Amino acid sequence: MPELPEVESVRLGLQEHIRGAKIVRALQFHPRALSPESIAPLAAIDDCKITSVNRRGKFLWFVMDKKPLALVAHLGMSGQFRIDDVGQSRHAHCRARFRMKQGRGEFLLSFHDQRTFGWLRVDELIKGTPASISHIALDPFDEKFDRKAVITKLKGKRTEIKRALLDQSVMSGVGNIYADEALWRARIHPRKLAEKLSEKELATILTSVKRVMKSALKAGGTSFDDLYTNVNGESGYFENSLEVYGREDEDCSRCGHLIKRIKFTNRSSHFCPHCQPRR
DNA sequence: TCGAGTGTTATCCC
DNA sequence: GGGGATAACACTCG
Repeated sequence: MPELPEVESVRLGLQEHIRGAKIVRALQFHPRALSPESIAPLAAIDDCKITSVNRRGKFLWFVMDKKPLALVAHLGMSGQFRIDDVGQSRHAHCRARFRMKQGRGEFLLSFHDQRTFGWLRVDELIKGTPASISHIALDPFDEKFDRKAVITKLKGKRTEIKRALLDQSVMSGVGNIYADEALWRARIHPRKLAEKLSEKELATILTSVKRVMKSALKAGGTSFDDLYTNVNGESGYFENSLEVYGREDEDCSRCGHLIKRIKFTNRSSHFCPHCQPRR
Protein backbone atom coordinates (compact mmCIF):
# COMPACT_ATOMS: atom_id res chain seq x y z
CA MET A 1 0.00 0.00 0.00
CA PRO A 2 2.46 2.64 0.96
CA GLU A 3 3.74 4.91 -1.75
CA LEU A 4 5.99 7.88 -1.27
CA PRO A 5 3.63 10.10 0.77
CA GLU A 6 2.87 7.30 3.21
CA VAL A 7 6.50 6.35 3.56
CA GLU A 8 7.42 9.98 4.11
CA SER A 9 4.78 10.23 6.83
CA VAL A 10 6.32 7.19 8.48
CA ARG A 11 9.78 8.72 8.15
CA LEU A 12 8.68 11.94 9.82
CA GLY A 13 7.06 10.02 12.64
CA LEU A 14 10.11 7.84 13.14
CA GLN A 15 12.46 10.78 12.97
CA GLU A 16 10.50 12.47 15.72
CA HIS A 17 10.30 9.42 17.96
CA ILE A 18 13.57 7.63 17.58
CA ARG A 19 16.27 10.01 16.45
CA GLY A 20 19.06 9.95 18.98
CA ALA A 21 17.76 6.74 20.54
CA LYS A 22 20.00 3.77 21.05
CA ILE A 23 19.16 0.26 19.98
CA VAL A 24 19.62 -1.88 23.05
CA ARG A 25 18.62 -5.11 21.41
CA ALA A 26 17.24 -6.12 18.02
CA LEU A 27 15.10 -9.25 17.71
CA GLN A 28 13.86 -10.94 14.56
CA PHE A 29 10.70 -13.06 14.78
CA HIS A 30 9.98 -14.00 11.20
CA PRO A 31 12.46 -15.40 8.66
CA ARG A 32 11.24 -13.07 5.90
CA ALA A 33 11.70 -9.97 8.02
CA LEU A 34 15.39 -9.93 7.17
CA SER A 35 16.14 -9.45 3.50
CA PRO A 36 18.44 -12.10 2.01
CA GLU A 37 20.66 -9.23 0.88
CA SER A 38 21.32 -8.17 4.44
CA ILE A 39 25.04 -8.15 5.10
CA ALA A 40 24.52 -9.02 8.76
CA PRO A 41 21.86 -10.18 11.20
CA LEU A 42 19.84 -7.50 13.00
CA ALA A 43 21.94 -8.07 16.08
CA ALA A 44 24.78 -6.33 14.23
CA ILE A 45 23.21 -2.99 15.09
CA ASP A 46 22.81 -3.64 18.80
CA ASP A 47 24.28 -0.74 20.75
CA CYS A 48 24.10 1.64 17.78
CA LYS A 49 22.51 5.03 18.11
CA ILE A 50 20.16 6.18 15.35
CA THR A 51 21.29 9.55 14.09
CA SER A 52 18.68 10.07 11.38
CA VAL A 53 15.99 8.41 9.29
CA ASN A 54 16.29 8.95 5.54
CA ARG A 55 14.22 8.05 2.53
CA ARG A 56 14.49 7.59 -1.21
CA GLY A 57 11.30 6.73 -3.04
CA LYS A 58 9.65 4.06 -0.90
CA PHE A 59 12.86 2.96 0.82
CA LEU A 60 13.71 4.08 4.34
CA TRP A 61 17.02 3.83 6.11
CA PHE A 62 18.24 4.50 9.60
CA VAL A 63 21.70 5.97 9.82
CA MET A 64 23.75 4.66 12.73
CA ASP A 65 26.46 6.37 14.66
CA LYS A 66 28.67 3.34 14.03
CA LYS A 67 29.73 4.78 10.73
CA PRO A 68 29.00 3.05 7.45
CA LEU A 69 26.19 0.81 8.69
CA ALA A 70 22.56 1.51 7.98
CA LEU A 71 19.33 -0.33 8.66
CA VAL A 72 17.29 -0.25 5.45
CA ALA A 73 13.54 -0.85 5.53
CA HIS A 74 10.93 -1.37 2.85
CA LEU A 75 7.30 -1.55 3.93
CA GLY A 76 6.22 -3.64 0.96
CA MET A 77 2.44 -3.61 0.88
CA SER A 78 1.58 -3.89 4.53
CA GLY A 79 4.60 -2.98 6.62
CA GLN A 80 4.34 -0.56 9.51
CA PHE A 81 6.37 0.68 12.40
CA ARG A 82 4.94 1.11 15.83
CA ILE A 83 6.21 2.59 19.02
CA ASP A 84 5.18 0.44 21.98
CA ASP A 85 5.71 0.55 25.71
CA VAL A 86 8.19 -1.89 27.17
CA GLY A 87 6.28 -4.98 28.23
CA GLN A 88 3.64 -4.59 25.53
CA SER A 89 2.70 -8.04 24.29
CA ARG A 90 3.77 -8.95 20.80
CA HIS A 91 1.24 -8.48 18.01
CA ALA A 92 0.59 -11.45 15.70
CA HIS A 93 2.10 -9.58 12.76
CA CYS A 94 5.15 -8.30 14.59
CA ARG A 95 8.14 -9.48 12.51
CA ALA A 96 10.94 -7.75 14.37
CA ARG A 97 11.34 -5.63 17.41
CA PHE A 98 13.94 -3.25 18.76
CA ARG A 99 14.35 -2.40 22.38
CA MET A 100 15.32 1.26 22.40
CA LYS A 101 16.81 3.58 24.95
CA GLN A 102 16.24 7.30 24.88
CA GLY A 103 17.78 9.18 27.77
CA ARG A 104 16.63 7.31 30.84
CA GLY A 105 13.52 5.90 29.20
CA GLU A 106 13.08 2.73 27.22
CA PHE A 107 10.52 1.81 24.57
CA LEU A 108 9.98 -0.71 21.80
CA LEU A 109 10.10 -0.08 18.09
CA SER A 110 8.11 -2.83 16.37
CA PHE A 111 8.04 -3.74 12.70
CA HIS A 112 4.69 -5.21 11.74
CA ASP A 113 3.94 -6.77 8.41
CA GLN A 114 0.85 -8.80 7.69
CA ARG A 115 1.82 -9.91 4.19
CA THR A 116 5.56 -10.07 4.70
CA PHE A 117 6.49 -8.32 1.45
CA GLY A 118 8.31 -5.75 3.51
CA TRP A 119 11.76 -6.34 4.95
CA LEU A 120 14.64 -4.99 6.94
CA ARG A 121 18.29 -5.24 6.05
CA VAL A 122 21.61 -4.20 7.44
CA ASP A 123 23.60 -2.54 4.70
CA GLU A 124 26.71 -0.57 3.96
CA LEU A 125 26.42 3.15 3.28
CA ILE A 126 28.18 4.42 0.22
CA LYS A 127 28.26 8.20 -0.06
CA GLY A 128 25.28 8.32 2.23
CA THR A 129 23.15 5.82 0.30
CA PRO A 130 22.69 2.14 1.15
CA ALA A 131 24.58 0.05 -1.41
CA SER A 132 21.57 -2.14 -2.17
CA ILE A 133 19.35 0.74 -3.30
CA SER A 134 21.80 2.49 -5.59
CA HIS A 135 19.68 1.38 -8.56
CA ILE A 136 16.65 3.26 -7.25
CA ALA A 137 16.31 6.63 -8.96
CA LEU A 138 15.79 9.88 -7.07
CA ASP A 139 12.22 10.78 -6.19
CA PRO A 140 10.54 14.09 -7.09
CA PHE A 141 11.06 15.42 -3.56
CA ASP A 142 14.81 14.92 -3.62
CA GLU A 143 16.62 18.24 -3.92
CA LYS A 144 18.85 16.68 -6.57
CA PHE A 145 15.87 15.46 -8.60
CA ASP A 146 16.54 16.37 -12.22
CA ARG A 147 13.23 17.03 -13.91
CA LYS A 148 14.71 17.48 -17.36
CA ALA A 149 16.71 14.27 -17.15
CA VAL A 150 13.60 12.33 -16.11
CA ILE A 151 11.62 13.77 -19.02
CA THR A 152 14.40 12.65 -21.35
CA LYS A 153 14.39 9.21 -19.79
CA LEU A 154 10.61 8.90 -20.12
CA LYS A 155 10.82 10.02 -23.72
CA GLY A 156 13.20 7.13 -24.39
CA LYS A 157 10.85 4.50 -22.95
CA ARG A 158 9.25 2.23 -25.50
CA THR A 159 6.37 1.38 -23.24
CA GLU A 160 3.13 2.76 -21.90
CA ILE A 161 3.38 5.89 -19.78
CA LYS A 162 1.90 4.24 -16.71
CA ARG A 163 4.46 1.44 -16.79
CA ALA A 164 7.20 4.02 -17.18
CA LEU A 165 5.92 5.97 -14.16
CA LEU A 166 6.06 2.83 -12.05
CA ASP A 167 9.64 2.10 -13.10
CA GLN A 168 11.64 2.91 -9.97
CA SER A 169 14.84 3.27 -11.98
CA VAL A 170 13.40 6.23 -13.91
CA MET A 171 11.93 8.03 -10.93
CA SER A 172 11.07 6.52 -7.58
CA GLY A 173 8.17 6.79 -5.18
CA VAL A 174 5.24 6.43 -7.58
CA GLY A 175 3.02 3.39 -7.15
CA ASN A 176 -0.21 2.22 -8.69
CA ILE A 177 -2.49 4.65 -6.88
CA TYR A 178 -0.64 7.90 -7.46
CA ALA A 179 0.24 6.94 -11.02
CA ASP A 180 -3.49 6.77 -11.78
CA GLU A 181 -4.16 9.99 -9.89
CA ALA A 182 -1.35 11.89 -11.62
CA LEU A 183 -2.40 10.73 -15.08
CA TRP A 184 -5.95 11.83 -14.40
CA ARG A 185 -4.74 15.27 -13.35
CA ALA A 186 -2.55 15.48 -16.43
CA ARG A 187 -5.40 14.21 -18.64
CA ILE A 188 -3.23 11.49 -20.16
CA HIS A 189 -4.46 7.98 -20.93
CA PRO A 190 -2.38 5.41 -18.99
CA ARG A 191 -1.71 3.29 -22.08
CA LYS A 192 -0.32 6.06 -24.25
CA LEU A 193 3.24 5.33 -25.27
CA ALA A 194 5.78 7.36 -23.32
CA GLU A 195 7.92 7.98 -26.39
CA LYS A 196 4.97 9.48 -28.24
CA LEU A 197 4.17 12.07 -25.59
CA SER A 198 5.45 15.61 -26.04
CA GLU A 199 7.90 17.11 -23.59
CA LYS A 200 5.14 19.41 -22.49
CA GLU A 201 2.84 16.50 -21.73
CA LEU A 202 5.58 14.72 -19.82
CA ALA A 203 6.31 17.89 -17.88
CA THR A 204 2.62 18.16 -17.00
CA ILE A 205 2.67 14.57 -15.77
CA LEU A 206 5.68 15.23 -13.56
CA THR A 207 4.04 18.32 -12.11
CA SER A 208 0.89 16.29 -11.44
CA VAL A 209 2.88 13.51 -9.79
CA LYS A 210 4.50 15.95 -7.43
CA ARG A 211 1.30 17.83 -6.65
CA VAL A 212 -0.78 14.76 -5.96
CA MET A 213 1.86 13.28 -3.69
CA LYS A 214 2.34 16.57 -1.94
CA SER A 215 -1.32 16.91 -1.09
CA ALA A 216 -1.46 13.30 0.09
CA LEU A 217 1.53 13.97 2.29
CA LYS A 218 -0.12 17.03 3.71
CA ALA A 219 -3.24 15.03 4.53
CA GLY A 220 -1.09 12.26 6.01
CA GLY A 221 0.63 14.61 8.36
CA THR A 222 -2.61 15.56 10.01
CA SER A 223 -3.92 12.11 10.86
CA PHE A 224 -0.90 10.99 12.80
CA ASP A 225 -1.23 9.35 16.11
CA ASP A 226 1.29 10.38 18.71
CA LEU A 227 2.37 6.92 19.63
CA TYR A 228 2.68 5.05 16.43
CA THR A 229 3.21 5.48 12.77
CA ASN A 230 0.62 3.67 10.76
CA VAL A 231 0.73 3.14 7.04
CA ASN A 232 -2.46 1.17 6.66
CA GLY A 233 -5.39 2.37 4.64
CA GLU A 234 -7.19 3.77 7.63
CA SER A 235 -4.66 6.48 8.22
CA GLY A 236 -2.39 6.30 5.23
CA TYR A 237 -4.54 6.86 2.21
CA PHE A 238 -7.00 9.62 1.82
CA GLU A 239 -9.70 8.01 -0.16
CA ASN A 240 -11.74 11.16 -0.11
CA SER A 241 -9.12 12.94 -2.12
CA LEU A 242 -8.58 10.18 -4.67
CA GLU A 243 -10.21 11.11 -7.97
CA VAL A 244 -9.98 7.88 -9.93
CA TYR A 245 -8.30 5.11 -7.96
CA GLY A 246 -10.92 2.68 -6.64
CA ARG A 247 -13.71 4.77 -8.18
CA GLU A 248 -14.74 2.57 -11.06
CA ASP A 249 -18.22 3.47 -12.36
CA GLU A 250 -18.35 6.67 -10.33
CA ASP A 251 -18.65 10.10 -11.93
CA CYS A 252 -15.49 11.92 -12.93
CA SER A 253 -15.44 15.08 -10.81
CA ARG A 254 -14.30 17.08 -13.81
CA CYS A 255 -16.66 16.04 -16.56
CA GLY A 256 -19.22 13.65 -15.07
CA HIS A 257 -18.37 10.69 -17.29
CA LEU A 258 -17.95 7.31 -15.64
CA ILE A 259 -14.51 6.32 -14.37
CA LYS A 260 -13.28 3.17 -16.06
CA ARG A 261 -11.04 0.41 -14.77
CA ILE A 262 -8.82 -1.60 -17.08
CA LYS A 263 -6.30 -4.30 -16.35
CA PHE A 264 -2.83 -4.35 -17.71
CA THR A 265 0.59 -5.10 -16.31
CA ASN A 266 -1.19 -7.43 -13.88
CA ARG A 267 -2.94 -4.64 -12.03
CA SER A 268 -5.79 -2.19 -12.28
CA SER A 269 -5.67 1.20 -13.89
CA HIS A 270 -8.41 3.76 -13.34
CA PHE A 271 -9.07 6.67 -15.62
CA CYS A 272 -11.73 8.87 -17.16
CA PRO A 273 -12.22 7.91 -20.83
CA HIS A 274 -13.52 11.40 -21.58
CA CYS A 275 -10.80 13.49 -19.90
CA GLN A 276 -8.07 11.02 -20.79
CA PRO A 277 -8.71 9.94 -24.38
CA ARG A 278 -6.51 7.20 -25.81
CA ARG A 279 -5.72 9.35 -28.84
C1' DT B 1 -13.72 -21.32 -3.18
C1' DC B 2 -11.32 -17.99 -5.35
C1' DG B 3 -9.91 -13.54 -7.12
C1' DA B 4 -8.26 -8.90 -6.09
C1' DG B 5 -4.90 -6.01 -4.33
C1' DT B 6 -0.54 -3.97 -2.98
C1' DG B 7 5.64 -3.40 -4.59
C1' DT B 8 9.82 -5.44 -6.08
C1' DT B 9 12.58 -8.62 -8.37
C1' DA B 10 13.99 -12.95 -10.69
C1' DT B 11 13.63 -14.72 -14.90
C1' DC B 12 11.93 -15.24 -19.26
C1' DC B 13 11.84 -13.55 -23.95
C1' DC B 14 12.89 -10.75 -27.98
C1' DG C 1 23.07 -7.91 -23.46
C1' DG C 2 19.65 -4.57 -22.75
C1' DG C 3 15.17 -3.69 -21.97
C1' DG C 4 10.40 -4.99 -21.65
C1' DA C 5 6.89 -8.23 -19.88
C1' DT C 6 5.33 -11.44 -16.53
C1' DA C 7 4.85 -14.24 -12.54
C1' DA C 8 5.90 -15.10 -7.93
C1' DC C 9 6.06 -13.88 -3.19
C1' DA C 10 1.98 -13.94 1.54
C1' DC C 11 -2.07 -12.83 3.42
C1' DT C 12 -6.80 -11.08 4.18
C1' DC C 13 -11.15 -9.85 2.77
C1' DG C 14 -15.31 -9.99 0.14
